[in-house]
Amino acid sequence: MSGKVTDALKGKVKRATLAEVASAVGLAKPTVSRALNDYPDISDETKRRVRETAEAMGYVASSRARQLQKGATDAIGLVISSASVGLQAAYQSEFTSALAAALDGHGLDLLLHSVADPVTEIDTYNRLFQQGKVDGFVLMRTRRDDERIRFLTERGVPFVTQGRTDQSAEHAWIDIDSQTAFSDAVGFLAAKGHGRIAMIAGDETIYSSSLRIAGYRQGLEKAGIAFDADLVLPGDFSAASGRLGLRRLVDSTTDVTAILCANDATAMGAISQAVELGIDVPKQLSVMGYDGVRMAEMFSPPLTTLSHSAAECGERIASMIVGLVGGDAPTDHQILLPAQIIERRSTGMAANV
Amino acid sequence: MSGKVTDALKGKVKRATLAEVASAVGLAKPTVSRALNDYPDISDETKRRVRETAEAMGYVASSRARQLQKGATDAIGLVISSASVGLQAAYQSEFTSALAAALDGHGLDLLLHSVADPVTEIDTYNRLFQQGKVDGFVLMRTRRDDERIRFLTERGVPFVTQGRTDQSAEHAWIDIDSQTAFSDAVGFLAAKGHGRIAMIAGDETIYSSSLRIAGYRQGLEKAGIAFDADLVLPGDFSAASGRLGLRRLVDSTTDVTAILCANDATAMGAISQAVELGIDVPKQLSVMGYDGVRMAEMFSPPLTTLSHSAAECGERIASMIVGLVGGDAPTDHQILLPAQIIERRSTGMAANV
DNA sequence: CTGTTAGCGCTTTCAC
DNA sequence: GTGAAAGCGCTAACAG
Repeated sequence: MSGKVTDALKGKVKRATLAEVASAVGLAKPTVSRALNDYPDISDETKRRVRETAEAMGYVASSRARQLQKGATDAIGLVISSASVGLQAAYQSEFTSALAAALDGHGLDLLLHSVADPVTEIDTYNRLFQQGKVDGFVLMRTRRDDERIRFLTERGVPFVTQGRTDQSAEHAWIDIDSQTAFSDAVGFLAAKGHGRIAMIAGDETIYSSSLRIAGYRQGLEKAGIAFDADLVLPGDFSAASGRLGLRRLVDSTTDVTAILCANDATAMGAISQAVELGIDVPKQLSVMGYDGVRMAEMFSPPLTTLSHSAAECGERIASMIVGLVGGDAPTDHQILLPAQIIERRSTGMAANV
Repeated sequence: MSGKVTDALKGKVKRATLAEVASAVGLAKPTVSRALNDYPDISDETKRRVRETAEAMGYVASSRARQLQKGATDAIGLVISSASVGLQAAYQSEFTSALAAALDGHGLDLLLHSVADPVTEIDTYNRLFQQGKVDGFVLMRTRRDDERIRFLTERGVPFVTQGRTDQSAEHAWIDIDSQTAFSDAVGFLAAKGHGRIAMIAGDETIYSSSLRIAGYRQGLEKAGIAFDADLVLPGDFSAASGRLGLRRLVDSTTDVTAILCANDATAMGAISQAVELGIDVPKQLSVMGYDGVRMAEMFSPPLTTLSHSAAECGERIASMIVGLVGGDAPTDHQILLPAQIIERRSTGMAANV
């Protein structure tokens, strides 16, 4: 366990400190500090000299010390639930990368935490913030009535949610207009002659799931198709739930010709199950997803989906959180982004039943 | 942009400090500190009292201050290249989550950084460490001759790589024995009567890609099958490269009946392309992947693959990095883990050609 | 323009 | 067992 310690490695690497640079240039610490931070009240000549020696000494300011002094961390926390890994993994991973990149652009770090037990989740948020490890949070997978939001709001902790909640009026959020998207999707399918359109829903506890269903109903209404509760199957954003949903649909001998899925993973699951049962997609059955993950394009058949940009979402969130940490009112940061239909080959004209 | 500032929110949340707790209990700061950290030289009675009031006051030690004092951050950095997002996204995301969870178990945070331009990559590692934001790193996707490794080693920065390199002898690493795995895979396919087995390789710059090819060759030799360079197609771990590879194979009218892919994404791409070309998998063509990503199970047909556990890998890395930061010699931490064949339905007996 | 003095919140000496 | 003093490396506030 302990191992022989190579002396060269054990000793922490010697990092130059402000004081050392200061004495090297023959100036006082604060002067050097201000020169390095480009304060206007330092002569250009001094700045140049200071920068040169600092550079030469390989000096990099300790963010630990700076943080302590400034009271900020320049890090944002993202807490993911390890329970959800692999389910909506594709989207989550695209989003996380985009977010990390975007935050980086604003000089912020992303602190990633994984929590196994949902019960300790709030605790994690609390600890992370109290310890001063992060200046704020980004929340994913918001629930209709989300405890985390109440908790953070009460304490005045800056945060942005990706997804609305019942308390949306009072916090900063960004969301995709999935309701409109699903309504449009139904219209899109109806225009292809589909009259019996099923939906495999997402995890009930996530608010967005209900919005997607609402959009589905709205789309049916617009298209003049009667809503049939039997055509809405439960799901949880996983591919497995897509497979299961499809089987149920087949078993129940409904004359469904198209299925709208809560996300791409579910759609891929549904398609793979359909194919295994000898159902041709899209000839006999059209399937549509949501999210527009990269993988969807490579699926067979390539998935028709409602796409929105994880990159843009990350970018926006980064700006929002910067604003919030800077003191903006949460209500100044609420954005609804559209999704757009990407037609590929998992959907087609309705088969004549 | 600026927004009206709600006063209640602008002011940073008041956090209790050590000094406050101390004066509340009527003891000195150091005493309270030691009590909270369970030092043996503090009376149980005092500890109890201190803990009670600290709890009551909602006191949580500022890790910023503690870090400054102790010289450590308790955070590990993971730098991902935004260029690779979506390619090997599935595995990367599973691994990242697993790592975050495992580090958490050791009281470490994961600092995720995304770098767009590979040129600035080294710079990012340097800055992160110099600034004192992380105590060490985990590196993914190691290259045969990896500049990052030379850089970090020279400076004595603790790090663990996921994957070997040419310099493996001198650094801490964990890796999957992909060579043996691919050799086994060839044996597995040969046993099913396949005599013409192709391979769609991974990104050449990644060391592991060459090991996978070496395993493939080794397997052929064991099975008594002649190696044919035309059957090794270039790829880059993406589904797209799987599609492309398959098309090339079909065009070149080789009589291939089985394809081994560098990873699951490539395999899924190859299968989807095959299906589109009217090739039945597995009846006419067997396809096998590597990694054992969750999604593979839900694919159609479910993917036969070489599986290894991202969770175990994360867990091991976490222990390793803890050891390294504690002063262990890097060479004490080198682990090779096996992969195992998971037979599903993308492979079958060779068709009679 | 630059230097001096303080202090962020904690932990580690070292006395008592 | 507990307290007093010092300092981690930086920046803000005030002098000069």
